[in-house]
Amino acid sequence: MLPKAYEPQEVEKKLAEKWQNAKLFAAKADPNKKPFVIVIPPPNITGALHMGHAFTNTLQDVLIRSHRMFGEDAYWVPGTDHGGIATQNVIEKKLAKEEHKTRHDLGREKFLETVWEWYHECGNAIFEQFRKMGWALDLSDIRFTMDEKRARAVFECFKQWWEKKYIYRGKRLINWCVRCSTALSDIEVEHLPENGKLWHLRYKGEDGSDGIVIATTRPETIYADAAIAVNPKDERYKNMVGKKVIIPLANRAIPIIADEAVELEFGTGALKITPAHDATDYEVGKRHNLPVMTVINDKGKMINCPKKYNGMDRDVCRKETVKDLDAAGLLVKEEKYNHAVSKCYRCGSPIEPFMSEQWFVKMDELAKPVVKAAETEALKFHPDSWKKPFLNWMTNIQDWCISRQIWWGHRIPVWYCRECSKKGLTFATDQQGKEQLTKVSFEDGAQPIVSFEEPAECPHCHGHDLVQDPDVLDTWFSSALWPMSVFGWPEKTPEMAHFYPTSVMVTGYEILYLWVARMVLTGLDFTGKLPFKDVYLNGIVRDKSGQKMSKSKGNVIDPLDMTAKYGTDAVRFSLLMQAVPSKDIPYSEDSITGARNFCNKIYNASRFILMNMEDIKGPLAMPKEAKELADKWILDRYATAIKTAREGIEKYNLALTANTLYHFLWGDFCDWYIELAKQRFQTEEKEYVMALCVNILYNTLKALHPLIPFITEEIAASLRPFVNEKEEFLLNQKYPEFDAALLNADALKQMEIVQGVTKEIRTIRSQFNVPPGLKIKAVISATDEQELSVVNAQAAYIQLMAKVEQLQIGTNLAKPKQTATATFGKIAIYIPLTGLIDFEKEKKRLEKDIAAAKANIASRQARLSQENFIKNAPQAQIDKTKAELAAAQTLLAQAEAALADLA
RNA sequence: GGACAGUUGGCGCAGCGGUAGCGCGUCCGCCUCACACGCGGAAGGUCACAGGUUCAAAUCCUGUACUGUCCACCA
Repeated sequence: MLPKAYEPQEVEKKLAEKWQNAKLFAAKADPNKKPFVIVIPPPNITGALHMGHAFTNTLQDVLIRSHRMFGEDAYWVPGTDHGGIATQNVIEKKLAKEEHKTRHDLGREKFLETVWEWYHECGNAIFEQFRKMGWALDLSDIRFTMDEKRARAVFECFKQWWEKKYIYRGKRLINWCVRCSTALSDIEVEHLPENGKLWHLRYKGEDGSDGIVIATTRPETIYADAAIAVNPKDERYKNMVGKKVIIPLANRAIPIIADEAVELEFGTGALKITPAHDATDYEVGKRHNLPVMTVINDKGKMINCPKKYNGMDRDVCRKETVKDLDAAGLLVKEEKYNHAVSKCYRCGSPIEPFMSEQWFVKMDELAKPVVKAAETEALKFHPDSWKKPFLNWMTNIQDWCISRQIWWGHRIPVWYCRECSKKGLTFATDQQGKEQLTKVSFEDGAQPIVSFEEPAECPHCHGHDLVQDPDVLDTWFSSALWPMSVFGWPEKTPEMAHFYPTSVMVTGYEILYLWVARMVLTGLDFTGKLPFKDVYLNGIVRDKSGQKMSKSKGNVIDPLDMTAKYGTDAVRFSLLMQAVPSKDIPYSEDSITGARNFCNKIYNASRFILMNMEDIKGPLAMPKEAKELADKWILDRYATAIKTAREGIEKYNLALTANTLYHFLWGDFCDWYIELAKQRFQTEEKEYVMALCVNILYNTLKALHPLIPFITEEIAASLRPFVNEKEEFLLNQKYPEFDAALLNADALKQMEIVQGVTKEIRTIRSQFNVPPGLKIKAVISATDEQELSVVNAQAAYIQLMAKVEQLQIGTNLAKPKQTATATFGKIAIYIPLTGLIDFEKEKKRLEKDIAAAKANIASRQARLSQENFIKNAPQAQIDKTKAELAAAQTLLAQAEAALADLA
């Protein structure tokens, strides 16, 4: 005998291995089939996968498995991302913790070796998780954004964009992360609210006057001030424009200028202009030809400022400056100020606007076709509410800073001749005593040679002393090429020809600009084709109270813990039940129990059917005919469920698919059909009923397989002999087709009556505490001919489901004494319960019925008496309202009679 | 400052023109020979607020409030 409860662990382990060994998920590239392709958003190799990965990948897995079962050439391309800064940070932390070393202690080469070792370790852990989750990824064919083929793609893109002059070198104010010691692109900066302070500082006049008071959040940058700006319309300062004031503590004179960028209302209306350390100020400075002075270096230390502060940390200097200003009587006011501060998206430390020469990609030309694709909806978002923000971002796009001053990543494929570029190259000796190129300046004469490998010689002087640019590319540069590079682009591979463009991109909305936008851009630029036509944006998995999960908050749920405890299918299904496009999902361990219970329900229903198959030989085909009401009804419900399940998949509404199948299997199939079928197991109809049961169950398992692959595969294996299926894996079988011929509105209506009457009787049983084992009598009096005939014909169902021993059915039957009364439609139900009835309770019940009926009658009558309703509403609506009125009137009459009888 | 989304029973959500559904929780009764990870039943909602369109509005429109997200150079 099988155990009572489903135990997923063994089953999942076995099947996960079996699927991989059978190469079930490998690329087929079948030219006769329509391809359905998803490239996985490659997880960073920064550690174990979290709930967000579990969610987005499960969605993709469902789509892939479904389309495979729809008969398409479905292929899900697996891979991981080297994750630039994020990964380098992880390794640096690890080094610090385990060996108390920095990356400089190791040197560039040794450090990179360490990261590669980590990649193999961490990568394997990730693939193991892929396998455990049952994701249909071929683990013997993994791509990595830093492997040889992907590196070729990166180079090709760089070269082409260089030749088209999209890639250029420029000196400008960029976002600098002091902690990660690298430049960042604009979208890698987060603007987070912070409880800061606003300091009002006095700049005395050069002529000894009181001068002007400015407001700033960054007093440590006063040493780099180039001017004070006021709005030209500002009457307060009109006559001060052109005069000079003295920077406090620095004792340097700067002019007061007028510029539109200054807000009249903010602070004092006077703004200090610090071109080197603020983006707005930089623009103002350019307009007024102001000098650019840098007082904070790339390490976040003060430079070029009064001696006292030189070498200080920028935040220490801030405190000291404020203290000294206060002492000098130049600190006018200090107020609390809540504002947004720019932070590094990888480490959270404050971003420093920093003057620096970097590599950029010019975006305006590249963006144009992307905008067009989104506007014409050749590129479609799900949900489409993302179209507008996407277009807004694309049309306001800034040039993309692609160089990073870190070690881990694709090295910029540019070389310099030490002779010809001499003046533009700065070298330093690292801790290993090796000379390293640390800084490249095109302004000072560095001449680039774009090449994948070290060029044999300098094209200018034929010298052989060449060095590579020290920077690496933004990690998103290689990600941007992912939908092409996974298929071997720029090579003209068969995979590229067959699988590109892909079908849908499934990912979180938080990387829509960082990643999705750039994939579309590269795809259109290099292939002229969109890399995918659909973008399905999934939500974020949050904790129970809607907070983002994070280690520091301690509210992280580890998917592997959950799968170990409840089974992978349960975890998957719990996520899918809430999978509405773009919607964040609150998640906790409680979310899983319902899904786990469902899996158990499937298991037990199957176990029950298998038990009853023991004396049946051989396969049973799906019966061609429905014999009785229950059969007609369940086939209708089944057909509808399959139709809706498919629609859910096609419309990316997997919550719809999950919920539909859940309720069909549990609510309809188990609670009603199997319960009704039980009595037929003792008759010669058994084989017929079992044929229906086993085929409906098997097909429902198929429909569920994309969502919960393990349990369905396991049970299907036991059922297979009975449904004459030879194929071993559900994935290779056909998804059930919707069959409109199975629809049966009449059966649906009849069954509704059976269920309604049954429920009324059950309620009475429950309310009067009739013991479950006690069979009762019931009198059913129906006035409507149709209803009467249904009750007459299906009396056996009602007797079975409501546990009624004697059922008396007729028209206008008198209410027996001492009964409980209920009404369904126009059907009166009397349950004689001599000795069991609690009169007070029954009175209350009836009074409640009466009140409800009265309210119903009033509202329907009101509506029917409206001339406009009769005139304008469709006939069906009028008929329906009339029927509802009649039913309510019947209920009222019956309840009132019963109440009178009670007294 | 701009844009978008949400506001439905205790909690989490679905519904998106014909007077409310689901899961969890709560309460009551059941170890009914597949399942107590179960079965049956009950309680619980003026669908944020105010206008409007319509015969009819949770559902469409406008505005308000609150919540959240994204974008944006008010120091």
